[in-house]
Amino acid sequence: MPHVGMYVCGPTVYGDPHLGHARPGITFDLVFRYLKHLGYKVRYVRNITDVGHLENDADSGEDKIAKKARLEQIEPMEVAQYYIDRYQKFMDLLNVLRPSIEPRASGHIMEQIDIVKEILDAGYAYVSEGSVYFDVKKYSESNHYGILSGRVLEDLLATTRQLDGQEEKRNSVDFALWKKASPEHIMRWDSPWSVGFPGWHIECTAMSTKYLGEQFDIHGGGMDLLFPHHESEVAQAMASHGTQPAKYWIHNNMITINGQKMGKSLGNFITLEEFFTGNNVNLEKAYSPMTIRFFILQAHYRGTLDFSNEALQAAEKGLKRLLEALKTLEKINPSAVSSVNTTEIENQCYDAMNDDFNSPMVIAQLFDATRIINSANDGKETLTAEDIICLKRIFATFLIDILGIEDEQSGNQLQLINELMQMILDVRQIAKDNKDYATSDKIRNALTALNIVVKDSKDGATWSF
RNA sequence: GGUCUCUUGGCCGAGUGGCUAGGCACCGGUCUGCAAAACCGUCUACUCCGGUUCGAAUCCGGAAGAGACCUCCA
Repeated sequence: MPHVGMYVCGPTVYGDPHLGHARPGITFDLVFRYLKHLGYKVRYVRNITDVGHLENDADSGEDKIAKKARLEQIEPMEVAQYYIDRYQKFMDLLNVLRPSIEPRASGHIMEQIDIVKEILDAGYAYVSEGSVYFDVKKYSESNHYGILSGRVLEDLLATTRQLDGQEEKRNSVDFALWKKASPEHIMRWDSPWSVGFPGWHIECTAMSTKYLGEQFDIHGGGMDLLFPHHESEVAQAMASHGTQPAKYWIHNNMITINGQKMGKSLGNFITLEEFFTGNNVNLEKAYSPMTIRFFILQAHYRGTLDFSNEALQAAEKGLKRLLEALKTLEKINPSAVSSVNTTEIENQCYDAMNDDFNSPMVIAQLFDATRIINSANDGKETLTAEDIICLKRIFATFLIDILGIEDEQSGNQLQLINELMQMILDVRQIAKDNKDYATSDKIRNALTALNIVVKDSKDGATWSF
């Protein structure tokens, strides 16, 4: 069985996961699921950054997690663990499969120090005041720093901002491989150069190399990580072992709100918990995890995706329609002749996935299948037994397995609710039989207030919510 | 300021030279005591100006607008 190694930059665990985190989570879950479906054995590594990110100048280079910890008077690892748990909880709710390995940066300090040593030995880094910096200018003499993001060194040197602490560096573009800890910095480790902490970019080089080797198949992450993070990973890999780290880079685009990137720094993000509870001024209502998942998959991962209540509600209704069709399919009796071409739909689904994981195209095919199913249920199309098997296979494979959609109404409570509802509807039917519409309407209105929809038909009433 | 990207119908969003996705909303129909829901159908767009071509949303040039990165960020 062919193997695939995939490394994706995971979250920095100093805040609650927001909609922005859902996108790479779901995007690379789609890749993971599809590659597995095709028969690849995938080792999917998604790191957790629990050390090393520097704050901006206002925080004097203090580690984000350490800062939060001092404010809250608890251990930094306690903060990290709290947000790791939160992250995993919400990814689970979004039906994002757990990666094969979820390494933490704090657990790989030795590996990071080793790579820094290698880069120093190769002559592409220098020690300054107990910190180690990557020498971008030296590296650029024999390599292209900017190969991934399309940058040119001269431009970078001309445009990089001047920040505090730059005087330790030979050039403003040089980035830290190891940082000496200031006295108040409580996350610290011993190293040959100082008691300190690793730079941001080195953790991914260390952990991807450890678990996937010097070169692996796919490296993923958000588009905002392209520069400088991934560019620097390339440089670190080239400087330490002379190879490009990844054969393919996949970057998911951003989610925007009012046309602007939804992000921590802009303060315009909505957390996943807020989506699920509806507890945010920008939300008209709560949205379920599957609505969020479907909303994200309805756009191609490379494009920006604009958040709005209208778009979320459109996704919610559309998804409901697909799931209803799946139930309708169970009720359809096969015909001798077929009036539709279901294998064509199946082929189109594979074509779409093979064309750079084009999930919106897959979804469009599923809606075509839905129209066929509903028409067949209406007697306007005919399906053979083979057609029905094929349609079931399409939904099971693409909607459930690959897009990772699950029917949220299939909980334990549902059985009880069903029985209660049946009783209520029986009572209402009696009232209707007696032409007591005041009573039947009272029941229906009360249910409507609970967001339960009653559907009257010739064969009696059904309900849904 | 530098580098890059984008601009599709009321909204969201595929599509990269001809065969004019899809969803939501609207509207029409079926169903119904009424209504809602559900289902079916309809609605034919590609920022603007030039150019290439038999033919352009799609390629080339220009303009306008928006965004991303250059600093932590998914």
